[in-house]
Amino acid sequence: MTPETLVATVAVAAPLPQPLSYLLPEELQTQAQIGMRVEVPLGPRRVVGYLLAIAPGEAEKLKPISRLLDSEPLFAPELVPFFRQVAHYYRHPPGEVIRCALPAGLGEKKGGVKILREKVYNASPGEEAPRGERQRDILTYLRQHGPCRASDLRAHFPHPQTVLKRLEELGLIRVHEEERERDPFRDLAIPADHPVTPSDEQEQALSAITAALETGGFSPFLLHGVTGSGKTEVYLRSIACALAAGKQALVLVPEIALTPQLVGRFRARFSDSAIRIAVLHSGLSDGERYDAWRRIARGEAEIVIGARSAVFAPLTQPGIIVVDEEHEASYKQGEGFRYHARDLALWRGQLQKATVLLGSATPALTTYQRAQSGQTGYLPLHGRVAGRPLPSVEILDLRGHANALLAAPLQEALTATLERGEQALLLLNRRGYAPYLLCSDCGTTCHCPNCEITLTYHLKSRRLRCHYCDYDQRPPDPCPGCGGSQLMPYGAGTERVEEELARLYPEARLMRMDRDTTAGRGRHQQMLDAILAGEVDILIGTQMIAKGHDFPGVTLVGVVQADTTLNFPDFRSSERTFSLLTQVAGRAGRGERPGTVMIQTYHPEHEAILCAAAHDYPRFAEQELAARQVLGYPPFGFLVNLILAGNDPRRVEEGATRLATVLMERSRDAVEILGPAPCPFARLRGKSRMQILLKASQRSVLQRLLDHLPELRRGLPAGVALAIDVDPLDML
DNA sequence: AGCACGCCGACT
DNA sequence: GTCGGCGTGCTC
Repeated sequence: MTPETLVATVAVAAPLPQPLSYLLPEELQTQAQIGMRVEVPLGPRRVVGYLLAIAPGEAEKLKPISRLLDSEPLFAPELVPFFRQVAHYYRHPPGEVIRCALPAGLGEKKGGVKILREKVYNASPGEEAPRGERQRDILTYLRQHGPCRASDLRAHFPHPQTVLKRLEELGLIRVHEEERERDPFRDLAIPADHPVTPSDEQEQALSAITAALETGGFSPFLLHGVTGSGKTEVYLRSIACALAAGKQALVLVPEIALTPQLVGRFRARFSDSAIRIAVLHSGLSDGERYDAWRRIARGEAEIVIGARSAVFAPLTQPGIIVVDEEHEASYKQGEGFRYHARDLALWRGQLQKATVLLGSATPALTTYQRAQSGQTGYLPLHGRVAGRPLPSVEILDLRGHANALLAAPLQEALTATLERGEQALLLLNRRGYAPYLLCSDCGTTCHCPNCEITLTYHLKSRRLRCHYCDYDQRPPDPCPGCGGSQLMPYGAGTERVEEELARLYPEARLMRMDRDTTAGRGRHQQMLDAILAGEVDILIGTQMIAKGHDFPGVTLVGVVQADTTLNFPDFRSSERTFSLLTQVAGRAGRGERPGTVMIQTYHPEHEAILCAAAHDYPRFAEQELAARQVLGYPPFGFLVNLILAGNDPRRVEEGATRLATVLMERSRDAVEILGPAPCPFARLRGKSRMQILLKASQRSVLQRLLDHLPELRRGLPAGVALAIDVDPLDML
């Protein structure tokens, strides 16, 4: 008998809707394993593919696999059905799905891993002083601090390269290169572990979770507790329980760079046992991430902590999957393969029979609804630890105040806070100086040529920038509309608030924290450290200051403009506003002293603002869910957004109209088809964009309609691309 | 996504 | 007469 013919199912890294079949040549049969990368012929070229299955079969007309690219699998066979299900649900090519899931940098066949090196500067012995002021400053700094990396010096001195070069020529400093540290947590001292005695509510939550872990099936829980209610302690104890049963743990966090404290607590709790923690984060180099991935795949890590894409981490037996801050929008990938890591965590838990623990102070309404209906276990934590009271919240109606940037009561509160030597935190969810320039003579505003968005004025750089495509120009002078000189900044961003604070409180130490000031490795952590060390009196920042940090010295929180997130053209704007306000309010009074929150708004009657001010999640949820039910929005209905984009607006519109018509015929009223309409950002990065929103009360109905899409896609005009967003979070 | 196959303008 | 424009269609 001839040796059996083996056929391999391969997901190729190309946008094909289905995996392809290849012949598995005899000489590869002993080596080949599911989960390995392979090189396969595809038309006239050779591409990377992922081995999903090997089975005996008819090999007629099949091309053979060229070669194996791995000596051991990158994922276990158990993950294959997960990948396939996910690819089908999101209507994304399986090869692309797996490419997104695997650590970056594998796709191309580049050779070795680049090792980044960085210069390290050290003062030469001696007391000699150079003549230049900048030279003297840097040298003094180096003498005081010892060896410093280039990035460290750049953080303290603007553009130090030329000065450093001169100092080196003078022989006053020595330079050598070191491999660049890529793990921001590696240097962090492991903090002391403080296992607190669980409160009654924590005990109840834990007994429900441990019971589920013992039973061993899929069981989802929502751990609903305000900031400071001790969710992390529940995570830690639940994980310990899963590990004790010989299983592993997967922990998802919204943004790993913002959570060193959480990682620290995990290290503190598990460092003295034989538990190995792997952290998957964007700060790792391709090589390091690949190594971490392989370690996990080999079963050499018990706990994996990572952001969105870590939901695909190749753990073989996850007993518990924790999704911290499960409501965070960053769990949803906004481009390309638009998956939601929290939803995938639930699926993965289902497939691998794990307990899934979703934690939040302000759960997504979809999650909360599932908990209310009993599909998900509900574990509330009401109180803050140590009985600290929630801050009192005051709503300031901006319509009655002359200074709309900082109304009088907020100014008074800031003064009082500064006098007491305490810290204040101001939130404004808009960076830059002013969101637009407007000519007061002719009404001209400055728009991005690619996106039809007003350009934001940045004071520091004196540039106009588009926050969507990074287009950048000098402010026009004179006004392009009338040739006059009246183009003035309107509206307020964080830079303007900073300027106003400097004017009002010249003695106060200010810090601004937004994407513009935290760019660069380690800047973020340095700023947090400065705040914790009490080196800052007033912190002004965008939403990044609202997330996850514990600032014990902050007793006053001010929201400069609660309306910025409220006016988004999106059914979730209310939910997002409530979440953000609740989160930022939670920053006040986390230390010994009680906190105060002031919310400035033009909508003082808005339910999201009132409920956030009253710390009343259930009331907000009840109102908002009722409104969603009327309109058939999630969780009472399901959405798919179809986005058509192309250079030619007429073709995009024509394609959208035709597509909507055909969808209407195919759906026969089971699916509501809204649009086509221009996307809220009708032009983005030079592309014209239209959307068609599909709405149905059943997921299955929508999915059946989506089955027609490959065929309908072929009918689109040339130059029009169709992107599919299943369960969209926003519709921009 | 690539890459070839396929039918129409300005060049040695 | 060809070289090449990028529209459209397929890749086991």
